Amino acid sequence: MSQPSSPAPTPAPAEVPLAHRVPDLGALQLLLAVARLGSLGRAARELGITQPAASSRVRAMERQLGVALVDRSPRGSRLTGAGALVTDWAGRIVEAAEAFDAGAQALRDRRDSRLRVAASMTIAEYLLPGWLIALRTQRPDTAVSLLAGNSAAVAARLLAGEADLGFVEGLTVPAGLDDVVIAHDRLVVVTSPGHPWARRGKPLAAAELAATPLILREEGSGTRQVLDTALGGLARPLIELSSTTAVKASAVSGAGPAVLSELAVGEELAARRLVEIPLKDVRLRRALRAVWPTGHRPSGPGRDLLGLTR
Amino acid sequence: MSQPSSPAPTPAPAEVPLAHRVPDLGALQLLLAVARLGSLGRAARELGITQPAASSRVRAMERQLGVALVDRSPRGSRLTGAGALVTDWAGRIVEAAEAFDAGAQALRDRRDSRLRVAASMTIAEYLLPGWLIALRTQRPDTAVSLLAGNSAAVAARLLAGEADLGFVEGLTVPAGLDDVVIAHDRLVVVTSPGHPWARRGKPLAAAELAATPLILREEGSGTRQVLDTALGGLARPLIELSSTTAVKASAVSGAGPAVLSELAVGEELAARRLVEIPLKDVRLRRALRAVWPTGHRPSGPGRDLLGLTR
DNA sequence: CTGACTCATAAAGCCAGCTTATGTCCTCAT
DNA sequence: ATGAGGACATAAGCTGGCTTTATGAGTCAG
Repeated sequence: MSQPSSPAPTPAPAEVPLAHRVPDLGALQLLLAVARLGSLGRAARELGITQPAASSRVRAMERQLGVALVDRSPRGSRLTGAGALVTDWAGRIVEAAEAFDAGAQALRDRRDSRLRVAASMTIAEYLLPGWLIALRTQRPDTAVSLLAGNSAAVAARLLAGEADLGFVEGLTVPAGLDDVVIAHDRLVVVTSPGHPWARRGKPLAAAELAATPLILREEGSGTRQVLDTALGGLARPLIELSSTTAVKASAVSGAGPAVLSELAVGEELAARRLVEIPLKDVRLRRALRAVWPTGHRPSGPGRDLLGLTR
Repeated sequence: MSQPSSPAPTPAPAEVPLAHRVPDLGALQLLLAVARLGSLGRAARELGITQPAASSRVRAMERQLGVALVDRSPRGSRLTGAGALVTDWAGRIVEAAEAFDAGAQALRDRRDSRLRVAASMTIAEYLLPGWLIALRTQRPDTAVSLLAGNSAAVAARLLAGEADLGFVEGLTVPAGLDDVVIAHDRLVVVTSPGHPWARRGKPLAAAELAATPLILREEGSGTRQVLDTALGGLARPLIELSSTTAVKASAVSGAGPAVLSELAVGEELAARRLVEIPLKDVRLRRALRAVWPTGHRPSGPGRDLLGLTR
């Protein structure tokens, strides 16, 4: 609050860290299990903890959120109205955590992997984790290893026989590889709604974009290369950050215009936390491709994974 | 492990719970801060912990994931390649947690709220949290309270002066309210890829859908009403569950066909964890509307929120 | 009225993460 | 060259949260 010396009506927003206002993963999963099974005890058993632990954990969660989540009865437990809502929001967190886990598991360098994938950043960030989860439901035994790098690195791995299937996002396909286009991606210029660009009526010219310092991923990233090519020169960095999420956070906080894949900013655009700035004379579109050594179309688990990408 | 007596090659997938394989929110936020600030110490300061705590936490995370995440140097710390990937996956979790927090904060019944919103489930679940985050960046002082219910409940609150702005998803607008359409929503029939329906070539007839037991939200939900109306009778429940997420989980695990909002299943369809079954002679489309008492178009914070919805 | 199910409570133990207090290494400026 | 400052690592001690075990109490069916 901005009043000088009065007891703050809202007790200081970000004073308490997010991690203390949001229940931990275990608690959220427990809530989901209760919603699905209709009983604290059954949910506890599914998660491998005891019933009192589940009971106290749900109670702690209700205290933390200040909302009753489940209606307990001697015949079981059902979600309250607010509980159903909270459970669905919780589901989004758990889904993101499952994607994280699937990705992290593949990152661990496992020599016994049945399927070795090499992928560029955009694909590894936004598409691959979901595929890995799907693949696991189809073929639970398939251990997948993931290596992320630019197009050249992906091609080198494939040609050296160190990867079975690759995904690239470049404008061209490296020599010696067969490919199939699986999706398209577009880079977008975004600012916070407060930025001057957000209110200008006219589309932005490439020259103007090239002349303005931007929030960007570090040199060498795929995004950066596409941008440099399209602008016919090097984009000027205002800040260089080492992850897409960090770039987004800076843009949302109003630090300046950023250039990102549209896959990265869907939510933010929908909620108007970021605004897309239309461009006049550039198209920052690129194909996302699956690739493999010429003539060696993947079989086995690689074929299955390819099938998930269309 | 289902093999009788042989050492499991993969050390039992879900043996260790998800919560122990994914770092907690605090650790993930710390990683994001390191990515943004370029130093463990600065990141620690931002989160209000000491430098050794940050150091040990990142180290613990690297041990847990089995991957090096940051390159430490006497001049600061930068993410490794794998670290950038992990950081972005972490960002998705943190975003979901922020949405959860924004929603949960609004659910807490606060009488001093400057803006009282009443919304139907689909909107409260998928759209509102993002808007609340955006609203908070625009107007940090605005305390919002949320009440979720069906169209009739929303209308009642508005007409009783107990809510300032409503959102409904019905086919009709309750009497006494002005409205504006903010989006559209479509119910889709989905199954796991293994289900027989996933392989049939032809679209499904409404009669066939009506004759098949389905995984559904409980009676009284908006989804359920739309479905019953479209089928010209009551849909048969195979299982009734009290949250959308629980319905999704059941469908993914192959328990049967489910009917859900397309907003709920975007990720699952993209990764082919669920397959949409086309319908022949029904359209399960409905408008999402903002509503307010006739003649009393919201002003102040309500107007701002309305602006976020287009 | 007994057995099977639910959830709640109480007491005791363990583990994770924090802080404080150092130490080491590098870099830059004087 | 040398000292200051920043950045990360290590060690020791404390605290708090979550668990388990062991109960109690309410509801329903046979």
